[in-house]
Amino acid sequence: MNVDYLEKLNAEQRQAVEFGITPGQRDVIPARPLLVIAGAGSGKTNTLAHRVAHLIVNGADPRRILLMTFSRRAAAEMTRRVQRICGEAMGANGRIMADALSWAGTFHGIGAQLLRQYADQIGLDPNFSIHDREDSADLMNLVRHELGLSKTEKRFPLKATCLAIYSRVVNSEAPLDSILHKVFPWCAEWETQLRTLFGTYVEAKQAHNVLDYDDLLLYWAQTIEDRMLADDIGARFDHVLVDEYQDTNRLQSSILLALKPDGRGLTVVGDDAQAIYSFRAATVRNILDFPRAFDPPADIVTLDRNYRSTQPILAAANSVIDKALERFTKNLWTERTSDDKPHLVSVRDEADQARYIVERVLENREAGSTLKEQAVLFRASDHSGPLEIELVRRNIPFVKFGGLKFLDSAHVKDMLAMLRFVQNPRDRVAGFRLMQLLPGVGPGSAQKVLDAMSTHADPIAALSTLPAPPRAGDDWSTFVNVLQFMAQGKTGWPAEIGHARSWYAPHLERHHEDATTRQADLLQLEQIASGYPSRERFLTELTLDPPDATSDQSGIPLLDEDYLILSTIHSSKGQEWKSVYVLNVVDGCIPADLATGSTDEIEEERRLLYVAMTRAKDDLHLMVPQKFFTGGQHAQGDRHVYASRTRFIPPGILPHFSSSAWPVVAVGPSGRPDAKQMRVDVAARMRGMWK
DNA sequence: AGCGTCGCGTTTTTT
DNA sequence: ACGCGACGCT
Repeated sequence: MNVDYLEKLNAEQRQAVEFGITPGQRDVIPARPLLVIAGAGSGKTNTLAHRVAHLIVNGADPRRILLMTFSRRAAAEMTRRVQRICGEAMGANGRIMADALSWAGTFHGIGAQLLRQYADQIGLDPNFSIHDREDSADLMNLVRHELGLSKTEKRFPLKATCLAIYSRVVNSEAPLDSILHKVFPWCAEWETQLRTLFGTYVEAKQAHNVLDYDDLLLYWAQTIEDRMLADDIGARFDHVLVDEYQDTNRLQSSILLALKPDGRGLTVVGDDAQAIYSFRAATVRNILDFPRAFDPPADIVTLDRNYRSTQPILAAANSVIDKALERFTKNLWTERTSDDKPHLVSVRDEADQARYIVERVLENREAGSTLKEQAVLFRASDHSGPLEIELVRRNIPFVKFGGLKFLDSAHVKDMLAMLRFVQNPRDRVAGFRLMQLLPGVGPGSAQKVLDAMSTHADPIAALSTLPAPPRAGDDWSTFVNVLQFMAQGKTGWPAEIGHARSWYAPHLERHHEDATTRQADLLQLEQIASGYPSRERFLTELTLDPPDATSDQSGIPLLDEDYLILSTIHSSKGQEWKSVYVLNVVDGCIPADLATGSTDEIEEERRLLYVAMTRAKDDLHLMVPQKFFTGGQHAQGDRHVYASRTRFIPPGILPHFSSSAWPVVAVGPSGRPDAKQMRVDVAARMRGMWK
């Protein structure tokens, strides 16, 4: 056995990797739980991957290891590394062992997998479909209408808000009224109606045989409240490891503790300074209270040596997080010296901000670093608008993470609804959406058909015997034929998508001006689909792991292409780049205007800035535009605010930054500013004359 | 019942 | 810019 891989770790990492594992003793389950506090860039992923590999090398059965991460991407990365390490240590055998690491994924993904297996035992139809947020909101809306809540005197909360409240209650395991008062005070007056709405929503989901994201956790949690099932599921896994524990919520920690009540074989990893998901009901209490949830309490290993950033970048990041009101992790340190402090760049407006970044990016590329080694981070996905324009103009390819997704576009959702409806004809949201694509079919007749269908054991077969909507004409029988053809599975997967697409084509033409570009998206979807073994797998995996990037070209660019990364700070978690630019480091943006209600919210915004700063390896630029458009809402009329540097960088910590203004005003021979540099927005002034 | 048009209001971040 | 509901016409 070759355990050289341990030599590359530092003392603390090694302690975390070897905890509870005695060399020479095969397949031992560590008796005590372990908490690893791992600061940004401290080799957290690597350490966790090594621990998993070390378990396998020491005889643990990989099929009995449960590894839960924050995203599917993180799970894939972790699995890849475990395979590499096992391969090094055990040769081909190691790779085979690591391949058997089948329980690696997100809480939601693992939940879905388990629920399909245990469906029969908990009275669930294993063919259930999973609704993404949009679908869930649509169902919420349907119920909202049914209950007459759409025509109240004063406006009732919108579907998305209703769903957000519901989700928050479920995930935080808190009562509705306290969530309303703390998080959604402007909806508090609707408590009674909301309670009714949520009750009906739950009944609807069950009648339609669908689960939403929250249900994947909730059903799992409920399942293991049964002692027998809990023991059964718990006994499947000898080792349970959880990454990014600071961003889990109450419901997730309940699941974890029910799974391993005594903490045997349990490892969690996280960093309270990087908790940024409280809007999803994540609570930093999970990580803080973890040690004392067990008797004797869990051991703690702290990783505070940073291998990512230069010392000046860390010093600046530490100075930002030092001002946090409450904090448990120590400051990070590094041996990577540099004379280059992070840049705090003051620019006139967002257009200049974009120009500055493009110039630096191109400069870096000239100097030999690729576009992929550079990233632009921002608070909200629409903040990158002006930059995207500049990038397209200068012909710089980019890929954007976060924000609007491929799957959110109407035509893609239509196609998916078709597949979903065939898979699960009780999925009313899918059916409702589909039928209304046909001319002459609106909400009324769609409802009627769906009602009639729901009384039949085989709803799709029954369609040909049911009365057609009065004004649908031939389109109706075509629709029914395609549905039945697909449901009988004669064409098989993935060929059936072709059928669905040719059925859909004329409707696409009718509904959208830009049908040609949308057709291209559908071909892309077909491409993606052909990579999955079955319709069911395709639908499940796509909802649980939507392609999270969009680019200026349609579709995701080829892997060998070079492109700049644009990402929300949230989506940048766990990643690193050589150069990082952070947009709009101004009050009103970080912290966001909407997030300054409570100190907790403000503290989270501070951590958000900290996360953004600690993504950078060599080179960090924080952009401070003087004028910042409060875009989106009041897009027409150029309403803007005169912004000031974020409150998280008060004067006291300015020495950690190198401050500058851009563009540098060139001084002509007369000693007066060069006229060319005096850019006056004449157009804005002319418009201003009439305001 | 379906569908087009008008006017109003809009709490980021995501599995 | 968009989603949503109201309203009025076919």
